Amino acid sequence: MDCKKEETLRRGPWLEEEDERLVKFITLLGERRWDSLAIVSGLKRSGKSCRLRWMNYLNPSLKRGPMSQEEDRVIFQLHALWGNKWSKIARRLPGRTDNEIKNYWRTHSRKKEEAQNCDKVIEWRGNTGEELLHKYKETEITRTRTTSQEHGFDEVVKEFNQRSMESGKEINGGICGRESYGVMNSPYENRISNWISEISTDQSKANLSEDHSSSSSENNINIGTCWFQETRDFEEFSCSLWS
DNA sequence: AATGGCCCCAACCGCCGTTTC
DNA sequence: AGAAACGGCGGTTGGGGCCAT
Repeated sequence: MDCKKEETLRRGPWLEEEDERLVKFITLLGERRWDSLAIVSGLKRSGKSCRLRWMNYLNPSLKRGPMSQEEDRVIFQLHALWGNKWSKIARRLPGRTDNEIKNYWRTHSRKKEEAQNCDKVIEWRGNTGEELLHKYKETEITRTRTTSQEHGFDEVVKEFNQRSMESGKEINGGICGRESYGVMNSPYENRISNWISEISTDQSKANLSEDHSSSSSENNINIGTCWFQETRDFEEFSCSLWS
């Protein structure tokens, strides 16, 4: 049974049409009950996969483009504070996902580590064994102090917000507009954005034309008709899902 | 132009806590 | 109360793209 189900599930990179379909159904049904949403949408993907695709890529509130210096600093400081708590760190960086931060940290920590090691080699060259041991201990003590005590989270946030204010970036209620970072949208992102706005417009039209005496027939909803033809009693089905 | 190595990141996996029935 | 479903999280992997040779 499960094997048969798994056989039919698609894996690997998402196609543009899959993205489009997913965005449409999330706009209609909301970000919940991912397994059901995956079935209703007709996507041959697991609910988990749908959720991940939305959370890490399609969600319009996501920021694109390279990490800013402020973000970089916050990531490293919070990581020193909390360790690999990527989702926790991500909550402090609006528009960034845990996956993105995790990948970023992995890449850049290696580079920073290498750079630091290089510095140490240069600095320690010419010392005796005793001196090296002493220096190492000193370094470790300083590192522990600066990361865990002096850079508590409140300080980090305060500094981050202050710098953001200075640079004219608005961080209000945890949402930063991508335009505030001067990041241009890719054509694909624009398309996703267009899908969402198209659906929203269509949905409000549909709501207006809908008879409130619950005689809502399929014809009253003219959203993405090509998809609904596949699940003819979609509305009834979706209502039963969320009720 | 071909190729090998490296980097980056999207996607998957497995585990675990929470919610629902 | 307990089983099943769901959702979240951190770790890992695979493939595409870039660059040096």
